[in-house]
Amino acid sequence: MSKANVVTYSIGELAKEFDITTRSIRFYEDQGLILPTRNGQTRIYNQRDKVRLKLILRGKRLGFSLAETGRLFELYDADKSSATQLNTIMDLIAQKKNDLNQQLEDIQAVLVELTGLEKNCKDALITIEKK
Amino acid sequence: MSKANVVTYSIGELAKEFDITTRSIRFYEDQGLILPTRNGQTRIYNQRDKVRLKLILRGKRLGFSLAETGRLFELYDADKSSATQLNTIMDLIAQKKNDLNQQLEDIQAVLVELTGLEKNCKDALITIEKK
DNA sequence: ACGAAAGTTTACGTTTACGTAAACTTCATG
DNA sequence: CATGAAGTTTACGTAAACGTAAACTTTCGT
Repeated sequence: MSKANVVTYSIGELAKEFDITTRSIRFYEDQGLILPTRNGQTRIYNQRDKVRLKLILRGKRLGFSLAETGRLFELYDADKSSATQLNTIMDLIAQKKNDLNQQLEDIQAVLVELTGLEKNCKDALITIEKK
Repeated sequence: MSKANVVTYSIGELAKEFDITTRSIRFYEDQGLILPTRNGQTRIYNQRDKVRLKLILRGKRLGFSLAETGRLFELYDADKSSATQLNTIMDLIAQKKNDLNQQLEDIQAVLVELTGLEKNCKDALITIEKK
């Protein structure tokens, strides 16, 4: 009785929870990012599918394309028995980490600028109100 | 003679420097993000235009749409004489900062995961090589 | 049992951010 | 002065990520 009482979700539940449309969820499946099982026609999502959805949405917030996110999934699922495979994977990871560090810098730069502009506005507001 | 010797660029120069096509640069102008002056037909870009281009590309790396980047430009250029205007701007800035902080978190999370996966691979590689 | 709600497939429409091509004009230069 | 490089406009094409709609089937609450 180890697999008893497995948590599952309907497409509607997930759509509501993540505030996306069912259309999107089916589309992600179409692109091979999620692989729900079926109960007849109806899609059934498990915990893993839900986590993947979460990751997909996080990827989107970071500007990843679905294909990119898919490639990340492949990295996780990849066969870790071949040394050359492992090296390829590690190269890809290093590349991704580079990109992300660049993004970190970019974001921090924009944050600094926005904070500057914010202060700028604050000062202007104070000056106006003094009159 | 204060404006003598102003630095300018041709569309080709900028394209080469930023490694984008001239098509893209013209498109950004079409969307109102850059406003080069003209020498007859020919576009002439100054320092400000170049900075904007840089900002556009940074925005793209962050997943900003051109429209979004355009709105940020407007914030910078906006009239800072009206108090209500200033408050509106500051709200927008606060919103953007929120988004960016969310992105920061997202990136850091992914970086942590990738680093974990990386270690994972490293270990697997060592295990393989031991044999 | 039956109507509303939720799910399914199929397919065409839409937006964003350019690519690509055609058909000129302008300018430097061998 | 012709020719090739760089620039210009206009316009149609394209990929990604869904939206929207039609036309059905399945499921659930009363």
